[in-house]
Amino acid sequence: MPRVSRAQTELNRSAIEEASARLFREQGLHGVSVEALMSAAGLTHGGFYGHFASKDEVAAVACQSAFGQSKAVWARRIASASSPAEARRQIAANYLSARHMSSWGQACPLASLAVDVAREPAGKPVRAAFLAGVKDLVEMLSGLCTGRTGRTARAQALAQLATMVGAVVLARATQGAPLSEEFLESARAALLESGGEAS
Amino acid sequence: MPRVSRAQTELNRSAIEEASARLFREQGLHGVSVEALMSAAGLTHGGFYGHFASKDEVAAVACQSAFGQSKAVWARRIASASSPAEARRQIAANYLSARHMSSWGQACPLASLAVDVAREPAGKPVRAAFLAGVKDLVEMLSGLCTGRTGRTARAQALAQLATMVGAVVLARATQGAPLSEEFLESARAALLESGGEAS
DNA sequence: TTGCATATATGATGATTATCATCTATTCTC
DNA sequence: GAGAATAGATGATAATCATCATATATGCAA
Repeated sequence: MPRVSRAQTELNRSAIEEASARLFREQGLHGVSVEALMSAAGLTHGGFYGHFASKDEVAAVACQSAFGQSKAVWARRIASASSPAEARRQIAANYLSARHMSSWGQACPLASLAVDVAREPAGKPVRAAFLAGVKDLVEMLSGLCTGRTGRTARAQALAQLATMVGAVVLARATQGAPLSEEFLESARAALLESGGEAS
Repeated sequence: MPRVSRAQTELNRSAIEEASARLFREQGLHGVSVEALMSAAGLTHGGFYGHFASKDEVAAVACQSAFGQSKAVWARRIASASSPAEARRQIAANYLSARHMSSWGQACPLASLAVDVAREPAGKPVRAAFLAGVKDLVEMLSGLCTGRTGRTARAQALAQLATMVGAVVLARATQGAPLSEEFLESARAALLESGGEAS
């Protein structure tokens, strides 16, 4: 079987990257084996180390890739919205939707990976990738905030992000119970109704 | 060595329970081995199955125990506060403190275990334990909320909980960067200043 | 077309894991 | 105090894991 064309090699690497970005979000950084990553990419486990130096490295790449997807989604919403305030509302509404909550593999890495990343020791490459991703999303959201209630736009964005992430995390942990949808609904109420400037 | 007095057996079980409640929060449900639990409790791995039927079962017990600790802390704050609003402020201020954020093992299980629990399949006992714990904390917090901004007290409590959990989770994931403290600070601003009724 | 470089597959390694069986010494019960 | 029940230690099991060494067959350069 082996030796594949240059183009195919590149495709294979992308497939590993995409599978990792999905599986790590779904099952956690320690819930997926190298074997599982490769098999999800349609390959056998041995070739892995031709593409990445370690599991830690692919975790960082996958994290970056996941943030890239989220940033693209946000950018599309911002571009198509009629105003910054409207874009902010649409981002929040989507984030707090049942669909986003239950779609782990494509969802925001903040809600899927933050706790896993937080448990990783300081030097691990995935931490740097995660930090860069958070910063980008914070920047994007800050640009949409007005800071009406006496807070800065950035502080408002950070608090809104916290509310969104917390609501999704709690809704997922209680999925199956009515409480799950209540978390999403209450966060929507806090962020979308009543002016939208709250937290 | 073996055979230990009844009283000591009970102490041993408690020690396993306490070690589990701490270690699962620190390292995640899949980050701790039975061997590690037992050794943290000062025992060897073999005796484990005399106390618990499975690792899943001890996870549920540990979860319950962790929520018990948190409920006790909240109850103490409520009892000593001068008013419900003041109790709510104190709970939020403590939750969003750097100390609580960086103390995994004693901290609120919502911020430590929610994502791990959410990834567990529906039938696992730890999910039921977690759900019961969330409900209790939601009840406690709802009783302190006023629902001023047109929302119900319960909705206000749910949104506040989401903000607190999200802020701690994000602060932990970015620990070491200035952004970490910014998350806590912004959430404090949203929940404590500006009237406190926000989200 | 020839031959080499190399991407992937196969397989091995040693570590770690959850769980269980058995052994033993001591504590309870009578 | 004697015997039985049992808590916990020792050790085994089979599974899973990350990582690496080697084999192989094919793409690519000449």
